[in-house]
Amino acid sequence: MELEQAKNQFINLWGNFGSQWGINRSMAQVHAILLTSPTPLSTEDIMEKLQISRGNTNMNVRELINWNLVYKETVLGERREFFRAEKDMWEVAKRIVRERKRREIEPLMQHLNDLKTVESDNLAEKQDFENTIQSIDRLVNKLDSISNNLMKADEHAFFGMIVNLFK
Amino acid sequence: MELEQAKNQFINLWGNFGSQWGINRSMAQVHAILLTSPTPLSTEDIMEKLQISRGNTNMNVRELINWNLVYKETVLGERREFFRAEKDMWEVAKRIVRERKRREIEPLMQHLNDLKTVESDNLAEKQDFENTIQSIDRLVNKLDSISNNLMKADEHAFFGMIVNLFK
DNA sequence: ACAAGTTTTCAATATCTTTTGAAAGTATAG
DNA sequence: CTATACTTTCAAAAGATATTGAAAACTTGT
Repeated sequence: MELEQAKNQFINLWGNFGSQWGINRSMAQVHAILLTSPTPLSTEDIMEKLQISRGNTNMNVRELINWNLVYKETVLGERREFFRAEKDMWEVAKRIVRERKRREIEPLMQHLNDLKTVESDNLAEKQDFENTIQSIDRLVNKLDSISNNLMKADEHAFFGMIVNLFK
Repeated sequence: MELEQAKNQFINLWGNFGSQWGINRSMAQVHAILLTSPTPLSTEDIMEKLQISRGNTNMNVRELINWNLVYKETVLGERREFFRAEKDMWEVAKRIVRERKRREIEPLMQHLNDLKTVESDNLAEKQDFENTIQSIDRLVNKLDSISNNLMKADEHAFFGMIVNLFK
C-alpha cells in the first residue's frame, strides 16, 4: 500500500476505534495524524489534512495535551504553535490508563463506597443488594490496583512478568 | 441510605459509567436493574422501572443476552419471558473482555497488519510510519495475549498472581 | 384454525454530541 | 502604541445516536 493512503487508513481506523471506546472521533483522528507525522504540525496543517474547522482542531489538540499525549512545540522563527505526539506507545497506554482512572474509576469507587451498606426492612433483599455492590467493588479495586502497579513498571518488566505467569 | 434510593443511584451510576466507555446508557441501565433485582424481571417490569419504551427495552435486553451478561428465564405458568443477570462479577468482566476483543480488538489487529509495510520513495518517512504502526501493533498484541490468558484463569488465580508480582 | 398474549421490527422523532465559524481575546513585532 | 498574527470561545447548526410506538410477526392454548 502507498504511504499516503496508509496514513489515511490509519487516521480512519484510529478514529473509529476511539469512538467505540468513548473518545470522540476528531480527537482520535488528530491524535492519529500527529502519531504518523514525522514532524510537528500546526493548527493549520491539521485543519487542512483532516478538513475540520479551526475551533474543532483547537479544542481537540488542547484535550490531547490535557491527556498528556501531545506536546506543544516551538519552531525557531515561527510565531504559531506546533504539536507533536508522544510516540512511545507504552507511555501512551500508561497515560491513557492514568487519565481514565483519575476521571472515571476513582469517582466510580467513591460512589460504590456510598452504596456498600443500605437500610431496609427486607433483610434478604438488603443482603442481596449489598452482595452485588461488594462484588463490583472488589473487582474494581483489584483492577485499580493492577493499573497502579502497571503505571510504575516499565514495559519490558510488565509484559515479561505477565507472559511468564501464564506459561 | 434507603434501599430503593440506593438502587436508583446504582442504575444511574452504571448508566453513566457505561456511556463513558461506549456502551449505551439504556443498555447499562437495564443491566443495572437486573443486577440489583433479587428476582428475574419481565419486559414490563423493566419498562416500568426505567420508564422506557417496549422497543427500547426489548432491543437492549437482547443485546445484553448477546453479550452473555443476561439470561432468559421461564417462570412456571407464565407465558412471557423473564430476564436474570449474571451476578458473578468476575464472569461479567471476562465476558465483556471476550466480547470487546472479538468485536473490536481483532478487527483492529487485522487492519494494523495491513499497514505494517507500505511503499514510498521517501525512505525516512516510510520507516517512521512503519515504526509507529509496529509499536502500536506490539502493544495491542501483548494486551490481547494477556486478555486471552485472563479468560482462562479463575479469579483467585489471576489476581493472586498479579498482586504477588508487584509485592 | 382462531384469538389472545407476547415479542420484534423499523420508520419517524427526539435527544445528545460534535462541529462550525465568526467574534473576542491574547501575544508579539516593529 | 498599533497592527498583525495567532488562539480561544461559544452560540448556533449539523450530524450522530438513541428512543418511541404502532404495526407486523410470532407463539401458545383452546
